[in-house]
Amino acid sequence: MSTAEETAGGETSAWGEVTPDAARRLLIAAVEAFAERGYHATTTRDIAGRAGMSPAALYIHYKTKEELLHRISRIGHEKALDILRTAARREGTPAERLADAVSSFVRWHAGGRTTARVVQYELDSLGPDARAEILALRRQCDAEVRAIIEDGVAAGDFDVLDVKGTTLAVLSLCIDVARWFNVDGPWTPDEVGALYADLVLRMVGAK
Amino acid sequence: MSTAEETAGGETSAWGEVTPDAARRLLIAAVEAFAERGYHATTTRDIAGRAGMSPAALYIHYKTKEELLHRISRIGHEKALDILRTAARREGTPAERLADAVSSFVRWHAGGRTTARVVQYELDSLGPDARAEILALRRQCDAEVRAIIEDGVAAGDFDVLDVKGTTLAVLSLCIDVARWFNVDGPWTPDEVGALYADLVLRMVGAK
DNA sequence: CGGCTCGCTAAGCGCTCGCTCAGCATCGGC
DNA sequence: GCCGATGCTGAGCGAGCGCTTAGCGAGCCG
Repeated sequence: MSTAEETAGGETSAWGEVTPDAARRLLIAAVEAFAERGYHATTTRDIAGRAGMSPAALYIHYKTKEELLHRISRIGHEKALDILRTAARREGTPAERLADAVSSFVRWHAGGRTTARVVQYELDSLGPDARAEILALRRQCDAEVRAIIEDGVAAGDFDVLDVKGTTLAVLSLCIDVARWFNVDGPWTPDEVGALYADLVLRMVGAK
Repeated sequence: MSTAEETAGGETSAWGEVTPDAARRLLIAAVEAFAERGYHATTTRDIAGRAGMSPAALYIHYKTKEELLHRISRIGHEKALDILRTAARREGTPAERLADAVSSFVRWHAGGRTTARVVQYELDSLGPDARAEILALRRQCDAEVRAIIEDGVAAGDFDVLDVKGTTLAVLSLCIDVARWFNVDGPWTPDEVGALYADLVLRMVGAK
């Protein structure tokens, strides 16, 4: 748990579904290592060492190093999709729902930067089958955001030239937070979330 | 040259400063390989093979594999800085200069996606000294964009809540193009450049 | 034409990688 | 109190890594 604090920010519970305990410790260690050095630069000895185990212990819970990345990526994308879906389907005007989606999505990328980095930037390290599965989740994320923007356009609340392109730009803006956000920097995740919600409302021409 | 077309898009000449010819071929091969598989997943045998040489030939022109990445990163960042500086210092209103900066910066990231990917996403694979040198170039890129936005605010043309944060978001939006842009996708680099210039003018509340 | 330089190759060194396997400690069921 | 299942370790395998070195052939200079 103590090693998980840095990693998961306020979202340690996100890994609660991973059992048994040793498998969860290995997974959290892998998230930290992948985020710090990248998937290919991380060794199985490093992961096992961070989890306080011998290198061989990893292979009791996971078939390969890639399976670890796959599990991390799927759980992370499901969490991201859940965040967007919750915001998209709540009550409120399209502008309120879009602002909610962006600010909570950004808070997740900033606060859980370690996890988000792995989830968003190590996709190409997966094999073809696993990558295809994850890409399907990404398309669902895209669909949720696009639905809000389309609602806003249909209601006359938004003024958008290219719905598809704008949707992509909004998601792109949020995702890139995981690349540059620094815990020791001048902003809290909440502040970045609020700033970005304002910027996105401007991008869609919210009235 | 034929191998360079895919890589550099319309910017093959960007590597013209690298001599002799064998060193340039190795560097272009490295850009392609790093962009496809990432720095750590690329082997020196792969780079040499793409350049039509034996693995040992690499070490006649470069001391280490990391020196290749360092050279690629420095040349790429200098080119990116040049693009932003040219747009920032031309004649015109702040809105015109910002639109020019964003559209040309985005065109570079989309058209030269292979190069841009390496330049923007493999920074952490450099050692501390090389990374520090590159980060200095990045801060200069940031300063150029911020100067345009500050000009617009001072002139009363822009309406911005947080200049520093908005500058970061604008650059972040442009840089992330290198991650998602697909040459076979629905947009040309010019189209993305135009769309993004419009979105950024909305973000700064251009009148 | 002989000899030197320069760009390159074939071979391989030392190392670390992902992963395996035989064996040991622990513990619940009977 | 014994027994098999479970979770883990220590040792190490084969492969592939970054990089080195000895030597070879082409080209220029005298």
